[in-house]
Parts: sequence; C-alpha cells; structure tokens
Amino acid sequence: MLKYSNQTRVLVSVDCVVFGFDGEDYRLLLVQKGGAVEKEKWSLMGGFLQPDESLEQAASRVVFELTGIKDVYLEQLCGFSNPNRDPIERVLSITHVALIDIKKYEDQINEEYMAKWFPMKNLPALVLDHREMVNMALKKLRYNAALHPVLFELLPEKFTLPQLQILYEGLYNINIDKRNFSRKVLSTGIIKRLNEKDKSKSKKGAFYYKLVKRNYKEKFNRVLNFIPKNEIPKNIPIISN
Amino acid sequence: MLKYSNQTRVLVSVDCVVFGFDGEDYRLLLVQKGGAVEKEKWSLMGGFLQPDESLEQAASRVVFELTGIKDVYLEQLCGFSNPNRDPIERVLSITHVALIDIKKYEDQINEEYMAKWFPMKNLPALVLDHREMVNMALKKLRYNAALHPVLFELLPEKFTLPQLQILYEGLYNINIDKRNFSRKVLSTGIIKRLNEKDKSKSKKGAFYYKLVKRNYKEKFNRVLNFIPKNEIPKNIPIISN
DNA sequence: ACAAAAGTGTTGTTTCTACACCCATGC
DNA sequence: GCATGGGTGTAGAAACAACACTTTTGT
Repeated sequence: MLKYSNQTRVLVSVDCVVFGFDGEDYRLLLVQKGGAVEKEKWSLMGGFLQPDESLEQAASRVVFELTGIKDVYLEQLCGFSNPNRDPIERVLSITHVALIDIKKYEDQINEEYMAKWFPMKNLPALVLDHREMVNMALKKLRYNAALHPVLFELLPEKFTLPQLQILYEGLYNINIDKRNFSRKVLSTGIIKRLNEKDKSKSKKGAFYYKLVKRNYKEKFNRVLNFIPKNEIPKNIPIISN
Repeated sequence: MLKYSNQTRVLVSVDCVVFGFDGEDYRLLLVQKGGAVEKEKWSLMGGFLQPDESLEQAASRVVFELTGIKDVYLEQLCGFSNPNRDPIERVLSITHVALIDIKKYEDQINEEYMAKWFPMKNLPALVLDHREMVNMALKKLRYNAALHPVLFELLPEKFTLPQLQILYEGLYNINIDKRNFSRKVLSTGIIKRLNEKDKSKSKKGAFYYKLVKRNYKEKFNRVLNFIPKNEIPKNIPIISN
C-alpha cells in the first residue's frame, strides 16, 4: 500500500472525562494506571486509538473496557496537542466527555475494574494534563447544560424534581427558585410524572418523573433556558471551545 | 527516548473550513492540490501536523501558508476519524473552522496562491470526506452565530447595519425585521456608529459602524439573541457536535 | 419628481422573575 | 402535633415580535 512520504505519524489517545452525580455532588470517574508515568497519580480513562476504529468507537470502547458500561452519552471535547504533553513520546489526545448514571453502575465499577468515583470538589492529583482536560470538560458541560437538557443523562430512569434541581444548582453553584424551575422544566414536556413517590428523602415524598424520550430527543437541540440568566456566574466563560 | 510499544501511530492532518462573505453570499476557500488523490476535485486547505506544533499552530500555519493571512479567527470543529477516509493510508483529520474578511484578502489569495473562493451555493466536488466537513462546519457556525457574535469576524473593520443583517439572513435563509434587528444589535453596545456613510449601495447611504473591541470581547461569551427564535429553521439541528 | 434603500417608535404578547403559603407524612 | 421537605399561583417587569411611514439623495 502506498503511503504519504516524509511525514511523522503520532500516537493518538482517547481520554474520557466521565462525570457522574451521586444525588448531591458531581463525581469524576478515574483510574490508577499501571503505566510507566506518574504511577501514584490518578488518570482519566483513556486508551490508544486502534487501527480499525473511529474516535467514537475508541471512546465507547475505553469506557466499556474500564467499566463494563455500554450506551453511554459521549461527546468529543477537543484535541490536546501540546507536543510535550507526554514525556514518553508525543501523544495527541482527543478528549471526550461522558455522562453516566452513577447509581446504576456504582457496584460493578468498584468491583470489577480499577475505576473509582471521586467527588469533583476533592480530586486527587492527575497525570499529565488531565486536570486541564477536566477543567475544560466542566466548562463545556456548564455551557451545554445551560442550553440543552444534557444533565438528564446523569439521572436514573426515575428521578424527582428536587433531584433534578440539585443537579442544576450544583453545576453552577447557584440557588434556583423551585417554582420557576419546575414550571420551566415541565412546560417543555420532556418529562412526565409517575404515580409513584420517592420517600427516602422526605416524609411527604417527591413524585418520580421519567423522560418522555420522544420529546426529549426533539427538544434536545433547541435552546432551552432552565438556568435564570442572572444566575450564570459572570466570570465563567460559557462558550464551549 | 523511550516509546510506547506495540501501538500504531497515525498521520494527523489539520483541515480548515474557511468561510468568507462577499457582501451578498457566503463563500468557501478551496485549493486544488497537486496530491495523488482525486486531482480534479477541490480540497479544503489542509496540512499534516508537524512534530513540533500544536493543532492550533498547525491550523494557523495552514491558513497562513496558503493565503498569507495571519491572525485569523479559528476554532476546532472535530475529528474525522473513519479509518478508511483516505485511500492512501489512515489519516486522522482534526477539522477547524476559520472566518475571514474576504474583501481584505481577495486579491492576494488569487494571485499568490492556488486558493479560490467558491460561493457556498455552488461548490465544486470535494476530495475525500471534505464535503461532510463543510456541512458540519456550517451547522456549527449556525449554532454559534445564533448565540454569539461570531459573524463579525467575516466583516471588514467598517461595515453597515444592512450588511450585517444580510450576513445573518444569509446564514439561516430567513428574513429579519430590520427595526428589531438593529435595536437588538445596538443594545449590546458591541458596535459603534461612525460619522461616515457607505454610499455604494444606496443614494441615501448607510452609516458605517465598527466594533467596540472591549465590549465585543466582553459580550462574546454571553448568550445573545440576534435571531428571532421562530425563524431558526425547525429542521436544522442547532447543537454543535 | 421619483425610485431605492436607510432609518426610526409604538403596542400587544410572551416570557421571565420574585415571592409565600399550604400539604402530606413520619416521627 | 410538629418538623421536614414537597408542591403550587400570581403579579409586576422585561424582552420580544409585529408592524408602516418618513428621510435622503442620485438620477
């Protein structure tokens, strides 16, 4: 097979910033590599792009191999391309963001794999430039979540409005008026109340809701507005890249 | 120097979807490569990632080498990673979007380089998967421009409100009420009227405006709303990736 | 004097935010 | 019976969309 001549080929890795939500706080899924560099530090889930796979496939594979989870919400974040970002040799990292329902997979992650959930507020030291990736992923998540209903990807099938609100409040570190919040969310028609309550957090119990898949997909690309505009912190750039 | 073993390294190219605006229509800057594949087709500006440069540097370099233009608005679009996208050998393309003030550089492009502006409405056949890249770039531009004042990057330093409006109308194929449009744009404070008129398009003449850089930068990341919500075509997904 | 494009103001509608009380239940 | 969190409605403000006429000037 013919090749392009006189060009340098580089290693390409796919790193995944995997977010979860434990009902109160955001968490990040990290692994401790047996790799040669910085053994004591934690790392994003990552792997090298294989000859026969696309980036999307590689990202899915990486998440699957390390957690056993399939059908995860994944999006490409951006390339990290500093020529010296890896001391061993040049590695171009195409970083992805994944959102996972933490509850559903908590056990199997801890037992079968080396992965561990860390609270976002208290992350360990990370390998290479992974901290930078996390920061950028968080920025992008804040941006996307302010405009589109992505955060539902972090919730279990059945969830309550208070849970959902905590999810939004936590991401921006703000307080939202629950009356306005529920009115906005419900008016989109993307969730539907069930005849069942979660009594674990209050005596009265909060109704469970579930996504209306059809409406969710349809509305996903529209620009919504669950976050009061004034509440989006002024110093956080909200553009994605 | 130590290397990661048993891993395949791939060629990485940086392709740039370069948009321009001729005052009436959007244009795309293309080149005709002397490369081995599909000689008769046109191609996005591209080049291979060099050992000592980042993606951003590579993208700037590519645009500069082919047009002589520096300080261009550039953003990363996404990776195109189909293993078979290039018949010669696997090439991972990290595609970028660039916005250029077409008037300023029109001449020097045509004379010194092989690049040529094509009207978006009438593009020639493109090499490999470049058409797909253009489509995605357009989608992303529509998305970004609906929320942030990116389109100013396509205008010369001095421009008129009618020009600006045509720019927006053209991108979404819509008509915008000029009274509402100018009120919205002016209320942001990102442009300032000059005491000078463009008389080339009407007898009365239209006032020139220029960017107020400070306000432009400050407002760039806020979510603005120059496009009437109902006018954003329902069938165009407006999420970026 | 008229054609062609630029410029400007008002009104009704919708959407947003602010705000406070009652409800259901487990203890 | 009371403490805890869940649920709901209204009124004022702000943003938005719809709409038509006057201005300028080159010919």
